[in-house]
Amino acid sequence: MNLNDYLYFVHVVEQRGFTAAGRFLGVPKSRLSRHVQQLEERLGVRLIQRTSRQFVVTEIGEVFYRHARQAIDRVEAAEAEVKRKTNTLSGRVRLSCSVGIARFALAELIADFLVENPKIDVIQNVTNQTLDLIEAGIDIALRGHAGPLPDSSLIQRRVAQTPWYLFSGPSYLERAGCPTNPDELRGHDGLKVGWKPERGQWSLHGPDGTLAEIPFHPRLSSDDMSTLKQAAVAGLGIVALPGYVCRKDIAAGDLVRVLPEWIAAKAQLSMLMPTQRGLLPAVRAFADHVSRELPKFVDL
Amino acid sequence: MNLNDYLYFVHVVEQRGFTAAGRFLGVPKSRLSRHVQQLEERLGVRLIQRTSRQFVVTEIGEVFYRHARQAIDRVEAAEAEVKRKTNTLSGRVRLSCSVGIARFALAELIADFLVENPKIDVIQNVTNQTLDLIEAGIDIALRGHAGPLPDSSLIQRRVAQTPWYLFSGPSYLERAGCPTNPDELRGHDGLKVGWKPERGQWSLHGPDGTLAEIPFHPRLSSDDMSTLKQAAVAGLGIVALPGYVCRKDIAAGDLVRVLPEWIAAKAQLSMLMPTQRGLLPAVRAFADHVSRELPKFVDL
DNA sequence: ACCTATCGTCCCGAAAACAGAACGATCCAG
DNA sequence: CTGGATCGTTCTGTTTTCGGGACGATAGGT
Repeated sequence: MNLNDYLYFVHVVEQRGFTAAGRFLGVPKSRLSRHVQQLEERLGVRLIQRTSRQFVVTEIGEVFYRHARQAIDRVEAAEAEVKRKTNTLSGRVRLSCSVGIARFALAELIADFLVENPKIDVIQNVTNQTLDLIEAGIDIALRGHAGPLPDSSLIQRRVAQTPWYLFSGPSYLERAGCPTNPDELRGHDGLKVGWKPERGQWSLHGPDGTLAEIPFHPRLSSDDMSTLKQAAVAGLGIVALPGYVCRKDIAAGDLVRVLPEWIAAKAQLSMLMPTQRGLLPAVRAFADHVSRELPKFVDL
Repeated sequence: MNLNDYLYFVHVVEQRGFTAAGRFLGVPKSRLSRHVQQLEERLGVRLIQRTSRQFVVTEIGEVFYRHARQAIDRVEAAEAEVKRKTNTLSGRVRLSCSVGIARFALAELIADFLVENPKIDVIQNVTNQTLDLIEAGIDIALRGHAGPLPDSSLIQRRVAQTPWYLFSGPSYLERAGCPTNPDELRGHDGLKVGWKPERGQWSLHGPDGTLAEIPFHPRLSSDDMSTLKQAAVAGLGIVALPGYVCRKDIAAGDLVRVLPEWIAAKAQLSMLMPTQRGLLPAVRAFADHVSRELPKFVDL
């Protein structure tokens, strides 16, 4: 079954001739002739009674034409629908990210995007687990990570550097003393990211490339950065967190940096997408928006 | 625009995979892969999110699928409609013939055919003019002729020999005398086929191949054989007519043959059809019926 | 009656689509 | 953890389709 026969037949009938249809479609008439011939041969029936000077659609040809025209109508509707959806900046963007990114980096940014693009809706899935983008139908995922990402079949775009720093509430430092070098961190109370029951350790990168590893006792372990931050504000100890998480608290004076010359981790934020080819404009617009705007929100 | 992409895409979606669709359609999966790829490329959008282990139709892919499925439905409806019409002995047969043939050769034959084929309708166009079969949408034309037919683009099938004979009403022969050889025809009153104002002439073929040409004065010229025959029955003269036209009158004794050994013209009846390939079964059935039955009606 | 314009079809070297195997990725069983 | 099974894609030689011109037929103008 060759469906192109339908397209050509319909236009040959409508233009009342092979030459006219060829001009209309921009294809050589020999192609039209061949396709109509093999359509007739396959159906075993004459659809157009034609000589070089006559052109009459047979009775059964008329019947077939009406069906074929409807089929072509549907095809054209399908094309138009896709074109409409891909040309206009509208549709849904499905987004996945962690709790911390959602709360401290993305929230305002998403609001801006929605204002700028009134016809685009955003569906956000917030989870700290890494999930299968394709299976879950996710258009864009934002993930923080220290090393390189393993996932190979996805498009990766690095969005921003998100270094981790040591933070503490002012009250804690007043009580326990403010360290001025890594060694003085020993014995301090710590708050640890991650729920696994392992001992804590700070790996600090110094200004001149030195690395200092300081073990600490975790008073609180949680994979919710917000909870850890709140504990730090309450003066319960020292915590290593991405800078952007604590930006507002630093500005408000609720937190202060401990050992400001030292970096607790060199991490980054990456954007993951299933494919880059055939990406809907809405998704592309959101990705561009994130790439452009997000770095502004992750500086301390 | 390649419509085959639609067919393949629809089945890939419905079978949830290229391999399954390939099995279903009986085509190699490489073909399906290529077609879906170029469909996506042409539309500029990803329709199926797929890896070797995953198969998820995108949102826009779903939309496109619904349209595409409807298009394929129409195509399948068109195929089924044609198949139904070509497999069953039904439909319309458009027939063209002369007045004489309609009245003296076909009438009974058409009735038989309609009884035998209850689902076939016959549309008869009776005219003594030769018309354009294709332009008029005629399926079958029956024409009497003496020489070869000129029309080249039509299928010709010789159906029967229809020799012309000389006839006269018994009353005329009693009054004017019955000729026993062509020479004795001279001076007899004649009735002439054709309305052109030309002098009449009988061209008689003898039993041993001799040819005798006898001029006559046409008391009546008409292109309606029925009128001429009636005039002959009324004893107005001698007329040359196809044998089948006078069959019943001979049997009834209303006419008698003049010079029974001599033939007034060697004519034949031919069937003309626009094409033989892609002929509807109904038309083919009628053609066969005519070929089989008509010779029985043209013998004297 | 001839000439020209135009029609659909046919022909043939060029180009595209094809089939089938190989491939890399992935999942599952043991 | 490993070997086999299965998925979609890619590669390569072969088959099919294509494009443009030639061709025969025909209608209308001259």
